[in-house]
Amino acid sequence: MNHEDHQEETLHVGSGEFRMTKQRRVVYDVLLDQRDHPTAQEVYSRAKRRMPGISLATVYNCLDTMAQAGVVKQVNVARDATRFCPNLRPHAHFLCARCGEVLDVDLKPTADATLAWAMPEGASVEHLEVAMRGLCPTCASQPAQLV
Amino acid sequence: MNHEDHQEETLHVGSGEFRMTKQRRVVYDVLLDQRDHPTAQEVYSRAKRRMPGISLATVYNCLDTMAQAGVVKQVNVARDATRFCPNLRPHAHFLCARCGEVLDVDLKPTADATLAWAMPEGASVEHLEVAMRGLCPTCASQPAQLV
DNA sequence: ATGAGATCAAGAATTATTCTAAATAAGGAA
DNA sequence: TTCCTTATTTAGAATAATTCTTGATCTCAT
Ligand SMILES: [Mn+2]
Ligand SMILES: [Mn+2]
Ligand SMILES: [Zn+2]
Ligand SMILES: [Zn+2]
Repeated sequence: MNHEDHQEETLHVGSGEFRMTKQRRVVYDVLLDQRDHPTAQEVYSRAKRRMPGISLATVYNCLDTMAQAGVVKQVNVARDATRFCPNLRPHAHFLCARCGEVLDVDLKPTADATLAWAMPEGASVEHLEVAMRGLCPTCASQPAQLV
Repeated sequence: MNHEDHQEETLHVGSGEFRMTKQRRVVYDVLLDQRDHPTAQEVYSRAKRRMPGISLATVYNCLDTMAQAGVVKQVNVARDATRFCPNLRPHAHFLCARCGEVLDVDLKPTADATLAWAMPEGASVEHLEVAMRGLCPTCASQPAQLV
């Protein structure tokens, strides 16, 4: 008794498959628990609280593995460091110029995001990434910049 | 006679203004002459052919100045180096996964690119950047990967 | 011509990310 | 179990894009 359970589940998700190791579990939970689109560095900070020995390289590896497998999404907003997101619905990202928050913006139920664009005839779109910048509802309702 | 004309025009465009110096002229012409969304490094290579003494730092400075002034646009596609584009119309960018070409995709005349998205109530969008990945018309019509 | 401020140039510094190589852990077969 | 093969983790070096620093040079208006 008291033998540790070293059984790891193998997940088959999206395109790839991967083993859900302890480190990957921690990294994934970090993303699930606070959905604010952290960078790899930020994920590393949070992961260390749960697993002090985890390394930054491993965090990068885990994020990359899960991105490959389609379990998390990489989010590129402007030139900043890549952010990560466990929201698998088709969605865009909104960066608030004032408070820095990154919000998910869902695709409307029946909408087609490419419809507004004059796609070249014969092109096939595999992937679409939309980044918006502006003022989030909270900041937009604020009086003015007191700074 | 034979006195060089050192008069520089001051351009007022978009948000800012700036002097059109020799270096900035060269950098801008590079963008106008080949509209393939080159990176800063690529702009530097091309600029050196016209002005051998120009420095990479200056190319970065020029691109930044003109981007600030709104004369050129910075284009972020995936994690690659920033690309630059003198097309001021509202447009998206399409990266061909096969040949690497970056194409402009115009916004349809009356279309609103945010329409497909369920924007949070009260948010104001100042800026929107759309990056698409897929196969360009040429590559899409190709038989199959012979590699 | 002169002085203030803008611009340029060279190289150092920064930062995110990837790579390398060695140690460790996991899963399967015997 | 024990042994073997392979996947994963780790620390640190390497890379690459970009920014910063500093001094030289240029421009424009006196
Ligand atoms: Mn998201
Ligand atoms: Mn363009
Ligand atoms: Zn905000
Ligand atoms: Zn192509």
